[in-house]
Amino acid sequence: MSTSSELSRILNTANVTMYSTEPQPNLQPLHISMVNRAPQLLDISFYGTTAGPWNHVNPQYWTKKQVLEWIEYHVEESKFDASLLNMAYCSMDGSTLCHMNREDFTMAFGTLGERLHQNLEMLKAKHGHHQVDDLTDPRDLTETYDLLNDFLLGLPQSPLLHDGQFGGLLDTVVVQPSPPQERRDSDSYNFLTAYKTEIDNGYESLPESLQSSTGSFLNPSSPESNGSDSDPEFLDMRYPVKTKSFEKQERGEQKKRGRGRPPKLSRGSDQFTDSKKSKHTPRGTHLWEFIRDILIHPEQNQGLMKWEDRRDGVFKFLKSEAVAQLWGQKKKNSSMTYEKLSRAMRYYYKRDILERVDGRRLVYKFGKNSSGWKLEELGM
DNA sequence: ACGTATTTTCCTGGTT
DNA sequence: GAACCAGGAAAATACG
Repeated sequence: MSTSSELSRILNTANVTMYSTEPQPNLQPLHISMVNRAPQLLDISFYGTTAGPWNHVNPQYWTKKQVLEWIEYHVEESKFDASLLNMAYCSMDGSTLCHMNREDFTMAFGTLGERLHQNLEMLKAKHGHHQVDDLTDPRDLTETYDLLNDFLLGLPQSPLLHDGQFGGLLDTVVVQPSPPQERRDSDSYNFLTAYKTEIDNGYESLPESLQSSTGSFLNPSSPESNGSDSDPEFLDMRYPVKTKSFEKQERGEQKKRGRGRPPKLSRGSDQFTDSKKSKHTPRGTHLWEFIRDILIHPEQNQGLMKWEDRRDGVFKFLKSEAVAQLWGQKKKNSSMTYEKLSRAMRYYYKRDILERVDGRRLVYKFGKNSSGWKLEELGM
């Protein structure tokens, strides 16, 4: 009990610190509650004494969470006194970590530094440590990875989690009908507000018409279709912060929109988005890269997509609408659908970023102008 | 300010 | 009939 719980406490604190660095006063309770909701992900007990998923990922691509898990693992293994850890050094991502030399490690982690350094070097070698510059911006990769992580963390606790069963988790997930444009200005966590397990909300009996053809992931209705009612109660009991953006929703009025992307809503209306935006999206966050990043994190994508032919770059959408929602979240566009996402995918054929795969639904193939997905490129 | 690249949105029509 | 697929058209947005 002692070491593990102490560690969990410390690392939990680190998590809270880590995710509340953004000036988002209204959102802080949300972040904290998220961490509290799924602490198992960071608990030693969750992984036992074996290495976590980070073990299978090139350290260069580790998220902050994975770095933390990695440190946690070594603290436990070496019976290092966790209270000596300087948490300031526990919130870097893999890319930053990989730029540290031996001295940096000793400075940052004291006597644990040597061990961490050695292990990291070993892992780098194991994963054929590439200069990521020849792939894409690692920040995008970790960003997508984080998105997937948040996707999981955002799921309310369910017995499945306690059983340590991640597989099939998404099968219990419900997407609420797509909200109207007003939500465009909401923060990046709005995706999470759209999810809830059946177990949690008793939504087992939603109309079958909403079922995706490929699984039990429920479709959000398209913006035009005015799908079945969302339940405002369930939306907000967990994320009260979101209430504002949702309460304005008036279903029922179905006005036709013009072609093209709708104009952005009032610039100054959302300080959070704006401040975030000012950094502006780094290059490389293209759709195909986003898709690729989901695919190369199979341990994290939880059945959203899968490789049909890993070597040839043939892949398939398993939860098409879920991926679209995730893409929408990334682009701060809550009305993204697979229909629209797939249109963008089809534009890639012309540019040889994707190749056509005839006759197979939801199946695509990376083309010669895509990169970063091949095993060799990933040092595997 | 303008042009380009990359979506996003909408739509019609075809296929599974 | 629902879910996809194909692409044209037009508009939005980021970026140089």
